[in-house]
Amino acid sequence: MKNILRQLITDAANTAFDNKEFNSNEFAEFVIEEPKADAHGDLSTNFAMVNAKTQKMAPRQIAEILIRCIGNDHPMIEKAEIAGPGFINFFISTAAWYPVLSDIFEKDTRYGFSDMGKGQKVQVEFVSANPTGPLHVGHGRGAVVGDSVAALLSACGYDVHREYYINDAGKQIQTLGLSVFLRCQELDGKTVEFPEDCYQGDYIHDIAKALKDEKGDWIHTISENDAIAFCSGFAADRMIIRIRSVLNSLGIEFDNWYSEQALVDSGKVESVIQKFKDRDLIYEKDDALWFRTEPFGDEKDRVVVRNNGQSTYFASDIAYHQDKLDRGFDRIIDVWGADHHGYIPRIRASIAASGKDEKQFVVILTQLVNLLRKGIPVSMGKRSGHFVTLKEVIEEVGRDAVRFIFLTRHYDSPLDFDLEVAKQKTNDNPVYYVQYVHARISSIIKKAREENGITEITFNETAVAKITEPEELRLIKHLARYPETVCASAEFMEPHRVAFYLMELAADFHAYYNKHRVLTEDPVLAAGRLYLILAVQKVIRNGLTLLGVSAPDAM
RNA sequence: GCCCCCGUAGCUCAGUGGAUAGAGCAAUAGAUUCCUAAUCUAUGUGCCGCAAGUUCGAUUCUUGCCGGGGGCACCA
Repeated sequence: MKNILRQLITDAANTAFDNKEFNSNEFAEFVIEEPKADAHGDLSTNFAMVNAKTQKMAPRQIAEILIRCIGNDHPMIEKAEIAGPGFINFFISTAAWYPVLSDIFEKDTRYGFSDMGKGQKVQVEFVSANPTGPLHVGHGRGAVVGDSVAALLSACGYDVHREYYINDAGKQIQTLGLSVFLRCQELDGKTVEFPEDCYQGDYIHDIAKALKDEKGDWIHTISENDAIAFCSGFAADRMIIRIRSVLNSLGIEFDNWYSEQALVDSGKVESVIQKFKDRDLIYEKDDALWFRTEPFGDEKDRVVVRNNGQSTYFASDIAYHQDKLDRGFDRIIDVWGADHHGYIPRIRASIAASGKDEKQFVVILTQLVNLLRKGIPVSMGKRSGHFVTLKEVIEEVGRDAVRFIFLTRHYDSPLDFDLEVAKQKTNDNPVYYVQYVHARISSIIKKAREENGITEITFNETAVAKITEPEELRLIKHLARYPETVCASAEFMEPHRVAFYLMELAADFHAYYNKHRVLTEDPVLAAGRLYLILAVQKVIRNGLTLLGVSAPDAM
C-alpha cells in the first residue's frame, strides 16, 4: 500500500516538473506514515514540507500542485487533503484494503517475509557463556534476543548461522577441573581445603558424583595433574550438556558449537599472532606480547600473551573473529551482556588491523536483568552459588512468558524481571493476551466447522465485500502493516517491535470480538468474517513464531 | 577521572525530525441467557531529567550539566 502510494507521489512530482510547475526534479527524501488521528486519513506524507527548499516554494503550494497531478482517477485513493503546516493526508478506499487478506492467505506462513537480505550470509553468535556455571537470567535475555534476531534476519532473506562459542580453554576451565577434583576427594572421605576462588555451587558436587559413578576410583590411579586435567574436560562436557538442554527448553538450537580449545589446537591462534607480529602490530614489552589496538581507537594496547607464556582470552578472540570472517560471513553479530562493552573497541581494532571492514562486525549489548520477586531483588551472587538459575526461572514461569517478557523491552534498556508478575495470567503479562487471540479464533473456527458445517474458509468476493465495520477495517489496516514491522525489526535488530505490534493487533481483535459476532445468521457475512479472523490468526501465529513463542489452539 | 546505557503518567514500558506524546498495570463505574470474562467499554494522569544549540518544526539530533546502572586487569 505504501509502496504504491510512494510511486504515485513520485510520478506526480515528475509530472509537475515536466509541466514546469515544480522548479526542480531533485526531490528530498520523504516519508509515508500512518497518522495517529483518524481524521488525518489512512496515510500521510511530509513530501511538501521537506521539499520546501528544493522547490523554493511554500509547502502548502507544493501540496496543492502535487494533489492536482495525482488526480482523482486512481481507484485506491478516495481523497487527498492538505492539513496543518503542509501534510498531505490520503484516505484509502475500503475496497483497496481487501487484497491484504488474500495476500495473507496466499503467503500464509511466509506472510511478512522479504528478500531484504538478498541472501547475505550473517552469523549471530550469542549466549557463549563460560561452561563453568549454570546460566542465569542475564544469559537468558541474550539467548532470547539473539535467537529472535536470528529468526527475524532469516525471515528477511538473510542466510543466518547461529553459533555458540565455548570458552573451554584457559584458566577458568582449570579452576573448574580443580573444583571437581577436590569434591571427588571429599566423596572419598578426605578432608580438603576448598579454596574461595573455586566454584562453590552444588552443581560441582553433582558432576563429581557423576564422575565417580562413571569412572570409580580411576582418577586416583593417575597423577594429580592428569586427574585435574581429566576433571576439566569431563566437567566442561557436562556443563555444556546442561547449558544446551536449558537453551533447548527455551526453543533455542545452534547450528554450531565452536570450541576455543579446538581453535587453539588448530594453530590458528598462534598463526594469527605471528601474522600480526610480522606486521609489527604485536610487540614485546615487560616480557609480554601486546597488540597495538590504541591506534585503532582503543584506550590502550592490550596483552595477548602474558609474561608466563599463557595467551589471553583476547588472543583467542582475535583468531576467532578472523576465522568468522574467513568463513565468508558478510556480517557477524555478537550478542553480549552490557558488562562486556569495554571489549568492543579491541575486537573492532583487531578486525580493522587485519584490513577487513570493521562495519561487518556488529555488537548487540543487552542491558542487565534485575531478578525480583514481588518487587524485592533476588540475590545474584555468583561465587556463593546461591542464585536463581535460568533453568529454575523457566520451570517456574514457563518458556513462552520468559521469552515474551525479554522481548517486550528494547534490549538496550535495563529490565526488571519479577517472578510473581511473570506467572500471572493477567494483562500484566501480555503473552497470554496475544496467545488468547489465537486460541479464541481457533475456537470460533472449531465451532464453525462442528455446528455450522463450514469445512473450508476461502476467498469469496461477495463475502469479503461485507466486511465494512470500522473495527474490521482497523484490523485489516493493522494486518497490512505487519510486513514492514518485520522488516524494520530485522533492520534494527529489535525484536521488541514485533512484540508491541502483536499486542496492538491483539487489542484490536479483542475489541472487535466483544462488539461483533463472527458466526452470524447471515452465512455470507459469517464467511467474510471467518476469512478476516483467520487472516488475523495467521499473522498472530507468524509473529509469535518469530519471537519463539507458541500459538496455542486452546487455553 | 574516562567510556557505554538509561531518565517519558503513581508503577512497568513504547515512541529511528512531524500534527492534540501513547499502551498495559494500578484506581473508579459498568458489560457475559449469545463464537473462551486469560476479554471488553467508559473516566483522569505528563516542565518527555535540566539548560543551551541545530531548523519551518526537537521527546527524537549536538553539546554541557544533574540523577541511576554498568565497565575501565598480564581475569574470563
